[in-house]
Amino acid sequence: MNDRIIFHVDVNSAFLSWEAVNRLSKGETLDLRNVPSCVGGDPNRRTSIVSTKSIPAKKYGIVTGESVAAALRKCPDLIVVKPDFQLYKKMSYAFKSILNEYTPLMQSFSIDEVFMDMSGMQRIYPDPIKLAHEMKDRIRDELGFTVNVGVAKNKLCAKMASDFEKPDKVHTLFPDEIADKMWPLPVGELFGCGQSTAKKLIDMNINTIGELAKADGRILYNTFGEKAAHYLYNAANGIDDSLVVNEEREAKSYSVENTTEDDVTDFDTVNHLLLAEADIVAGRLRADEVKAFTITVIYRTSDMKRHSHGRKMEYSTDITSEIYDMAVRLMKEVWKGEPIRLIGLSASDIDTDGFRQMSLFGEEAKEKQRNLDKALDKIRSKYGNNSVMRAGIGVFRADRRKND
DNA sequence: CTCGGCATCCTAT
DNA sequence: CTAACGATAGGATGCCGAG
Repeated sequence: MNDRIIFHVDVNSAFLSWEAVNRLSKGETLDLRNVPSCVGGDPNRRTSIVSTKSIPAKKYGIVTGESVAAALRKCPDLIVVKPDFQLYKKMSYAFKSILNEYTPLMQSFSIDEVFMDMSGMQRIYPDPIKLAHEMKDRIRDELGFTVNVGVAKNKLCAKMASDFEKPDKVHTLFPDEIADKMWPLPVGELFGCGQSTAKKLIDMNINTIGELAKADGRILYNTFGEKAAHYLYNAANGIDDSLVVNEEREAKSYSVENTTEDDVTDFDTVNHLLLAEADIVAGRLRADEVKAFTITVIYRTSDMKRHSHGRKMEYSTDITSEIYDMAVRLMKEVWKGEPIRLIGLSASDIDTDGFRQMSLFGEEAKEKQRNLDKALDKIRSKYGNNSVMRAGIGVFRADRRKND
């Protein structure tokens, strides 16, 4: 356990790098990485945000997560490209395939991040650091984008190390380097220490990871509770026993949210959105051959507060109309018509057995299809064919920059 | 007292 | 004019009521 060697590989500015590579391969001469640019939502939508930015864009003070409109104010020449998840999936697969040649024990942590367990490979690869360089150079030369590699004895330290100086770098974070390389960092840089925890720690005059590593355990316990206190203390000391696991876990929930361009106050619009969302969620349940017992509606009022209301049903379902009906009922129970800017729908309490059981009843499948068709017809007749398409384009962050 | 259900909070990409 | 800004998911926690 103590002799493990773990790599964490992280694509530098993933979405933007991938867009740049794709455009160059199509004969474009402009490399998006060399000009102010970003991947973001539709600039005409007030709600779209910057997902990934180029280094020149960063020099204008553009930060990940800010609105595209604000970014354009800072830099009117900013090139904003829409996310293309099909492309990202291909790029992700390509770089993970290369890494997979070096070890079978790999864990996809996200679309652009991978943990690799390189323990016990000294015979094949005597020098892990040299190997890390080789992998990163291969990806750069064969695929055209750069990655950072963190090399350490556990996942946490490997992850922290890959976040050090970028791009195109290999960093180590071995036990004897923790004090020098990790302890001087602000607490908020520690993986698992988000905004809320960081604020509380700073209020306690714990400002760096090193100070957290030496903090009084009882005080941490009182503020954060057992689990979090334990995690924070261990993490700050570079202790992490979690394993690199390559099985894909089954999803525990399926959810969709839509932020609306304008605040919504009427049930018609809400119902329309809920129906589209129910169809998406139900479709994903069916695609995975599972059903859900619990349906929850989520809405965000114009003061940015999130509210939720859910209920566990007697039976699990994957039928659009059933999910829709429950969602409408739930919404009616809590929403009094205050202006809302987001409406979401979540299916949880997943029943992996329900689908199999269903095949025992011959009628069930037909009934399901009928209900589904009914629901689809309902939208199409009322709002036109396009209304069944996904509303809005989701943009999630490929990179996390807490500190810029 | 414990457990299930529910709402909210926190963190991550 | 105090904050501003998305989508999706997992885990923790606190409360409440039932057994």
